[in-house]
Amino acid sequence: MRVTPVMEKFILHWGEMGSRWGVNRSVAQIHALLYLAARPMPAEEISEALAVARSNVSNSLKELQAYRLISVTHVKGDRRDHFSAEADPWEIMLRIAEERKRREIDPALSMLRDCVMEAEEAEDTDPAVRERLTAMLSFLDELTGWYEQVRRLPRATLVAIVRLGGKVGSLVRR
Amino acid sequence: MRVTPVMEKFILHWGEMGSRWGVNRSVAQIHALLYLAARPMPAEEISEALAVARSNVSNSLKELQAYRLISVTHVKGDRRDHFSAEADPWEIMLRIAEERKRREIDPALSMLRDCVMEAEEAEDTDPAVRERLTAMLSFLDELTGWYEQVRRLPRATLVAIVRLGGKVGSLVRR
DNA sequence: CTGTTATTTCTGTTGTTACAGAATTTGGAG
DNA sequence: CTCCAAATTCTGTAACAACAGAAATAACAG
Repeated sequence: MRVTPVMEKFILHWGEMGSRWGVNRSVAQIHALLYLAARPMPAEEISEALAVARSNVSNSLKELQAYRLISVTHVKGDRRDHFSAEADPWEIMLRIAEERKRREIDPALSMLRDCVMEAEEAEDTDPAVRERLTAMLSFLDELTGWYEQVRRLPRATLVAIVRLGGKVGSLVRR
Repeated sequence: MRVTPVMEKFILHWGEMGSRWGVNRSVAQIHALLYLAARPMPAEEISEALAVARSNVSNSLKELQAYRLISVTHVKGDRRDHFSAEADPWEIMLRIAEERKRREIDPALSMLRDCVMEAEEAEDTDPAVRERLTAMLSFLDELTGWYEQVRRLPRATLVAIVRLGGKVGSLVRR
């Protein structure tokens, strides 16, 4: 796969973004490459295209599979695994959201529940502390509840909502 | 400020979360402390409470101010700056979103626009590449457009929408 | 079973970022 | 202007994560 200057620009920036969002650079770069390539690529080829170690590619591919952003395919008469990326940006976003929720929001919620409980038990707890812990818990609870429902809506509905923009406001107010 | 075990638990976890989201640990910890404390604290006291270097606190406070998550107040007869955190979780989330959009999404959008332009000019560009770049650009464009409108809705409307959950789907379909 | 190629795991190195402590600057009081 | 406390900036260090390359394992053909 020949990496053209435009592709390189996109791949490098995507990698940069990744590291600002807590995903490591190689993972994000490989994702970008596969997204653009739009055809299954074997690990070796990815390694060459981006000039990163083969082992690094292997680990990164595993991470991308954990996010369900890429899938493995096979080519007849070729023993190698070929990897291709999810093409739909909506799907990409939702899958990332799903995995991050699982890894970060869920643990945060359970931590908050613990904190609120412990704060109620410990009588010397400052009421302000208790109140703020509870406020944060309710907020996150509410938000994840919303997310759980919205993510299941059909794609077309999701698109329609986004297209509506701020006008949902007036709809809701009725 | 006495940091009780519950507070410590919250602060440490918040710091941990921060680092997974591309915010450094001290910044997130200080934010957590100020959020819980619910009263203005001078930098020195923060430094003691969390056992981090005074200089570190200074830098972190600046970062938190950039996010507009904390504000400076003054106490009569006290030269020191006192810092207090935004209390409303909604506001906290929106301000973080705002700043991250500015720092990361906006540059990504402008990069994508460049890429799409360049891809159109360069005739040897693979059509698949061109198509995927465009798809990603449209998606992000649409999403930020939606965000720009939604963030301006009155808080009550926002809360109402979240409470509705998946039911917005049926509203929209009409 | 054996040899070959693909893939993963392991290990040491490198590079980056967070951070403490020192040095400097700011700013207000007297 | 001088002094002193507060705040910031600077600099070297330490901790950590990313990564390359080597070693090991797995998958398969013949």
